[in-house]
Amino acid sequence: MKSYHHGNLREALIDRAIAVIDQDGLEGLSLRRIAKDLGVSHAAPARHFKSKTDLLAVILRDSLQELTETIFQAHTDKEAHADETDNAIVQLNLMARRSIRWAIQNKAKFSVMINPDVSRFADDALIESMKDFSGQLFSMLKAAQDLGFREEISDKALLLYAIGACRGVSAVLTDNLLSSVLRPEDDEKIITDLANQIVPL
Amino acid sequence: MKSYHHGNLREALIDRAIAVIDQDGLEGLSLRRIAKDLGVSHAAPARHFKSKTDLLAVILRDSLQELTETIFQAHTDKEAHADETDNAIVQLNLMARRSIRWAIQNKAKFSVMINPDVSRFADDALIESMKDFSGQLFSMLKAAQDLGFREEISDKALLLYAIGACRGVSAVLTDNLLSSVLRPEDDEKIITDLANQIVPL
DNA sequence: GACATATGTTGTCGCTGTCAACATGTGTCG
DNA sequence: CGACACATGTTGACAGCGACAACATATGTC
Repeated sequence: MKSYHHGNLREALIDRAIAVIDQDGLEGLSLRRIAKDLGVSHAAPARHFKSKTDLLAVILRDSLQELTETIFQAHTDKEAHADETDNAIVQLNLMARRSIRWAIQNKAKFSVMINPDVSRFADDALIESMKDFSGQLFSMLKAAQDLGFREEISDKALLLYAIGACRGVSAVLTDNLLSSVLRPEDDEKIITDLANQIVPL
Repeated sequence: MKSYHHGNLREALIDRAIAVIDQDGLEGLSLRRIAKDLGVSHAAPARHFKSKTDLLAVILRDSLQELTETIFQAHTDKEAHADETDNAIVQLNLMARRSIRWAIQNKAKFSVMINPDVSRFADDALIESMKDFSGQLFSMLKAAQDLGFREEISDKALLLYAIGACRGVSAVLTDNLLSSVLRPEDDEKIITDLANQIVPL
């Protein structure tokens, strides 16, 4: 017999929502559907998310956090094994690769992050998270500029370019319409090529 | 007294849909709402679009067509006034600028174009349009590569980069969350700066 | 003028998000 | 230990939605 309380409904709802989005897109997601999937009543999600928009905002926030950690992960990972003295430009190149790879491997989360209907209702906490992310990247970009990386452009414009280029390239690689026309054969190869265009070594 | 037939309902529905999306986003769009706005019954749109998805697919197709014409417009426009012998690289730079400017000035259409829930159901006609667009851009890119533009990358990867970078940069400039953190002061200035990063002169 | 077709209307269905009212479990303090 | 506050889940209701079927009216063609 099942207990009256689920025990971990909030996390379960988030996980299930991401799974549904992965399979059927944002349009295919409904609170009632994931509630039924988890065996709870249709109004149970309301105890954890005050609206569907709120659930998506939480997923966006979590995803942004996860992406931030992925991009700025410690240099001890395998990819940056060789050289502890990697300069800012090399690090930026690795960051670009990690971000694109993360988007490809987390299509659902990425699609939530870039969906205007989600970010449209961004609350203060979300904006703060975005500021943190931008701030960290900004520091790295300025360090790289000191080493000659894209010196000719203002630092603010460079931040826009870096975020935009990685985001757009990831979007093209995960978009159904575009990839039905331009299907790359080898993901890791194209990730490297594209990252090298964004952050030339 | 109003006539029984609207006379131009199909176009009116498209225009109204774009206006609603501009104001309230894709989430705020419903067939019943725009039908009511236009003073017709809730089922009238079904005579012109077999589903909501179909309406959005039409808007996507129209927008792609409009963007294509905007980007590949005749060289006789003011922007390219000076030099009829502009080479492929200069033309690409202008094209990048036009695409970003178009996205900023047509936020609703752009948001439909990049929405995965719309392109997910792309039909053959749409894929064909995308192939045309990609083909034209591909030719231009190869001509530019012959002149030394980003020679080191494969032409297919370059096409991905070009589309991705312009798309992403435009998305960042039109996204609510991002632009609440990074608000550029002068649109035309930032467009030029970003285009120059994507297609250096 | 008759008839086919295009276009718009009305009614209905199941699904959705949201809310209110209620039920049950959990933890805390006497 | 027991009473009570609170967190969490249920049931029922409502309006809005996309979609479909049946019907009504306008338009064009012979």
